[in-house]
Amino acid sequence: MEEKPQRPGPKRSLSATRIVDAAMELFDGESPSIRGVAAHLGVRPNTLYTYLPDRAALERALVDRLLAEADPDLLLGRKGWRKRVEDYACALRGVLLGRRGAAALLHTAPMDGPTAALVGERLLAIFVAAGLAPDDAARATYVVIVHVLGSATLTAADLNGRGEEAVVAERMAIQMDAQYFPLTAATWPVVARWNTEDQFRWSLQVLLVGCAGSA
Amino acid sequence: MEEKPQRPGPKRSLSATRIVDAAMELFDGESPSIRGVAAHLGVRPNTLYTYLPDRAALERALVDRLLAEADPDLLLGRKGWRKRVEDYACALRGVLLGRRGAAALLHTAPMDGPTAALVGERLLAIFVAAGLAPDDAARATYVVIVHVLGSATLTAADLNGRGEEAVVAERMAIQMDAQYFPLTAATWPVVARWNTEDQFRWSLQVLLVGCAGSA
DNA sequence: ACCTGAACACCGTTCAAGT
DNA sequence: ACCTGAACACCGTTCAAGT
Repeated sequence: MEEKPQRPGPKRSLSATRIVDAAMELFDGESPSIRGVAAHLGVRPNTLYTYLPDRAALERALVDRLLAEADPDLLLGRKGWRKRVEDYACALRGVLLGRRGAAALLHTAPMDGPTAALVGERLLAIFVAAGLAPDDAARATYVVIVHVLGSATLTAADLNGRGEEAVVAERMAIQMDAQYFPLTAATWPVVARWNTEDQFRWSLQVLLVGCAGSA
Repeated sequence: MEEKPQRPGPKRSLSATRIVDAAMELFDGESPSIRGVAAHLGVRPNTLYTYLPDRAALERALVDRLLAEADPDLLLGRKGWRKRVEDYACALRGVLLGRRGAAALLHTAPMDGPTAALVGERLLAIFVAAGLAPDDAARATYVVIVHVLGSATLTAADLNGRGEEAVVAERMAIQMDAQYFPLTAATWPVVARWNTEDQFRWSLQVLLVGCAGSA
């Protein structure tokens, strides 16, 4: 587990990048703690303050890593524009659900990193190419971002580390009172699947159609 | 600040309700802590465990209170269906932005309380009355919920206790590099207003149109 | 320049004890 | 039945000190 140090130097050679690397492996439901990351690196907690001003800085770096890991290049290429948005959105959803606590992190701090800017610009370009006026493209971009992050966070809270089908099964077992909640009871097979990937894709289609209709 | 005790009895007469009451006044950026609520009630932290199993239970109770405070009756009445959805959505947004840390809380635990069920049922009824098939109404309901919670949480993180216009002004001062991010730079007056109520209303309209189009 | 020891002011939670 | 004291295992962060 220990890398061979490249140069003799001090015991370990730390850096902000290596700290964020370590933190990326420590999602377990909470976002990685300063003390947890330090322990993982075999170092005292306060050591990290040589490289990071505070915990918020660590979290902002993690947000950017997560956005990048979903591969913003999926927004490029010559597939249809809806398909490209859907591909990146699903990839990001996958990344956020794959690391417990990651989704909540995206809602914690403003996304002002370089990858966020890149993703925003590419979504804008897609909507402009699709025929939206630039200002409407900007608004549409926000709608997509909100939906992806919002649904990923709700879904992550619901999954809580379990598999999608386990959660659906659990929800299907719930009996809604058909007297007080007739429609909820009647549509329960759909409601029980709210936090699934097919609902996610359905929502995205609706969003994109709605946005395109504003052209 | 101290209420006169109604009956002599013990020093204070606590209850889950009174604990949640107290917690509702303690939103300050984090969701209220067990220790903070106990201090506010003039009691030791572990006292609360007589009434609540754990912190998660406190948070679930708070979620339900917040949903109720936005007044689900706004979803009833004889206004147009889009208007009713928009009214409740804006009211909920207001409640969540009015208490710092409230928005993030809604994303923390699954919303399984009575008010959540009531809001869900009424949204379903609205979409069915608007002509959607029940299953599509269920999916549309989820789209609306995700959007309201998602945008409120992003906005709350951005506001961080400040006023809407202060944030817009701050963002307007940012200079995006027009070479790398031409569309972002060109639409900055809109992007800077992403977390405002007018963007919120625009998004909702797009959503509802998209959902209605799926009828 | 880089890391640590010790401390401070916090958390949620448990358990045995008091009244 | 209701509340507390004391403790446990955690947090983020600061600051003076060591190498």
